[in-house]
Amino acid sequence: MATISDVATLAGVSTATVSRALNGKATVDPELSARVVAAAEELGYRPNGPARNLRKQETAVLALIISDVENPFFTAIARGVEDVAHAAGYSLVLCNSDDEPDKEREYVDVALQERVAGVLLSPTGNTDTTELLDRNTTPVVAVDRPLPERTSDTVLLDNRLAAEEATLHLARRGYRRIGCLPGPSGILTADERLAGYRDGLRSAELPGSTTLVRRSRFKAEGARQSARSLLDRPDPPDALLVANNVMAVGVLQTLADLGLRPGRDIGVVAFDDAPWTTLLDPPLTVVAQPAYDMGAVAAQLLLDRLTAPGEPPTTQTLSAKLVVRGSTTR
Amino acid sequence: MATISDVATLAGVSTATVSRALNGKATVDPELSARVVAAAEELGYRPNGPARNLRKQETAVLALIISDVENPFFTAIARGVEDVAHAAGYSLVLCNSDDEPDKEREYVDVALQERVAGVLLSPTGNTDTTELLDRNTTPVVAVDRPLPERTSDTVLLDNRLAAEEATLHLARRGYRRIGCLPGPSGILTADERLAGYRDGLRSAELPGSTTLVRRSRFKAEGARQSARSLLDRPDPPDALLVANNVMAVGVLQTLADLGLRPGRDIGVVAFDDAPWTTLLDPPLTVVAQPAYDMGAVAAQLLLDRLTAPGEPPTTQTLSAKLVVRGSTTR
DNA sequence: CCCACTCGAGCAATCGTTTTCTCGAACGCT
DNA sequence: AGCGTTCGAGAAAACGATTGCTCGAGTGGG
Repeated sequence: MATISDVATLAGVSTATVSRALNGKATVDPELSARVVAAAEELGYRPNGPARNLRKQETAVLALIISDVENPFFTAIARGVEDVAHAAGYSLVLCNSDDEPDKEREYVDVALQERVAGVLLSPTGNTDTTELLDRNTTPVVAVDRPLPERTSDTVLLDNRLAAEEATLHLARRGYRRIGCLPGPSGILTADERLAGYRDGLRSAELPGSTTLVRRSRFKAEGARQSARSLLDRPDPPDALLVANNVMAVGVLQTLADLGLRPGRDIGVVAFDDAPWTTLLDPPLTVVAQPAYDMGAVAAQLLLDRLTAPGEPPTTQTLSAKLVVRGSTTR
Repeated sequence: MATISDVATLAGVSTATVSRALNGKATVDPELSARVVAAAEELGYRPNGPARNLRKQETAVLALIISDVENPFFTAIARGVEDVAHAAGYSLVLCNSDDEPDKEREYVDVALQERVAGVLLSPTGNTDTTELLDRNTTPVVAVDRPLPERTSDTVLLDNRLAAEEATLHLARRGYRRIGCLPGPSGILTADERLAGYRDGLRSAELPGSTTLVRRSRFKAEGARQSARSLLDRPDPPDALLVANNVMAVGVLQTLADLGLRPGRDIGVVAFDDAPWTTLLDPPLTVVAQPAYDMGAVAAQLLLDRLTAPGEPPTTQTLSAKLVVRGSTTR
């Protein structure tokens, strides 16, 4: 592959002039500049990124580390991040941690090594990762979940309030034994949703008990098992609050298996407004998270930090919106 | 951030020794090696990726450029690619082209500049892109769609056969006026699905006509309009073959709006076995593409090419599976 | 006892850019 | 005409790693 000196030779100038001409930097004689451009074109010259990055000590790349590429919530975040990053001239590297702390750590490590300009992270809570980030000056923005020590910019959703609203909504619709599948313990979003659920029960003056709560990973399979175990009880719940759309698939499959119709037989609210939720009969009542906006805001926060380091970290908390549909109507 | 010479100074050795010790290369005195490791640990040293890449003239990064991160089909491909790449010690960069030729070209450009080890691409058909790739020696694997000139390794699906089978299935179930929403013209997968649809009509001895075909982008909105325009005809179709799961959402919404029940009122087959397709009532008959496998195979092909360049390019064609469910049962 | 060989570690070159510094020429002003 | 200033382009020094080459010390054999 052609290098800058090949171009320089062909154009009959020095490499410095090539660099300046191609980057439109200082004033270069138009004629020379034209020769350089022609030579670069002829050779199909692409600047060597690593060399440039090494010299400039900076890259125009952001890394986004999310826990599940197959979850529409996270891909929507990714899209929000990408649109903002792209508009600012940054490329986006998307990494999939699968919610595995080791994989997360590994990807953070790669990102730091490659000297990306900044990292957007939806943390698993791995302390190794935070330690790694603490030792470095690369700017980080936490999305959806905070870093254990709140030292970075953070974009969150008010999960607790959202869960409370959803629970209250179920109570107002007359459901009395409301169950909850909040996701794995230790993950803040899950814990907050559980807390909000309890708030909701309290506000509705319903008895709070732990027997109607089942924790599992944020996966369909875990949700299937949880739902099954709740519904097999002698006193099964008459409504379910489900913590994300992937789990919702598992829950709804289980309900279908058991012949339970959402709404009439059992109230269902799930987090995330996936496109297919309106296709169900009855359509699914959801807590719509502004995922795209979360990504866009996070990216903007990161870009701001790149241009103005040293500012104190901020936390932005966005709100979810309850979208009432048929699955909470008897 | 600490450099290799900081480590060398602290350990009291040369940078060469540090490099060798940390990379486990030549035989290094165990005691020195221990000192180096300790020094590196103490300083939190991470090798500078750009510098290393520049010197080694290679990176352990693959780029995957897909046209829609929000389409489960592509994210499943991404997961397949990632699993294989990760196991081989490569990181994966995911880029989203949105099916926009310019964005695709731009991302290919970035990938080439950053000197990634290889590129996996689901091409939009942009000739600029192919020209760019032709001028370079970076290995490329095309996934889902071929590059215009079949010079690269390629992983495809037998779209034509799959579409024919789906069409035949509809015909056997007694649907007589089968419509088709194959996606945009110019994209090979779309064109092949259309061809397969026509094959199917022919095999079923049904009249082929262009009046029951509507082309649109691979988006829900386009599909909504197409479906509406077909169904508003005086002689509407009694079945629809839809080219992907995103479009299927649009079609199913339109059917619901019009009060048409899949299966009974109108047969529906869609490409892609998204998780939610079983939740519908009736559940959706789909053409299940082995997306994960396509990704895994593509990644393997790319890795093979990296280790053994010069082999003639191969094309692997995988098969889809028709999964019959309620939406094609009257 | 000396020579040759091995082994391990450092020196220095190298990768391909960007950017500072230097220098020569040209121009304008007094 | 001479001097100072400006302007543009080249020479060369980084950036931080890897690696071929060199060299010194130690060892074993003749």
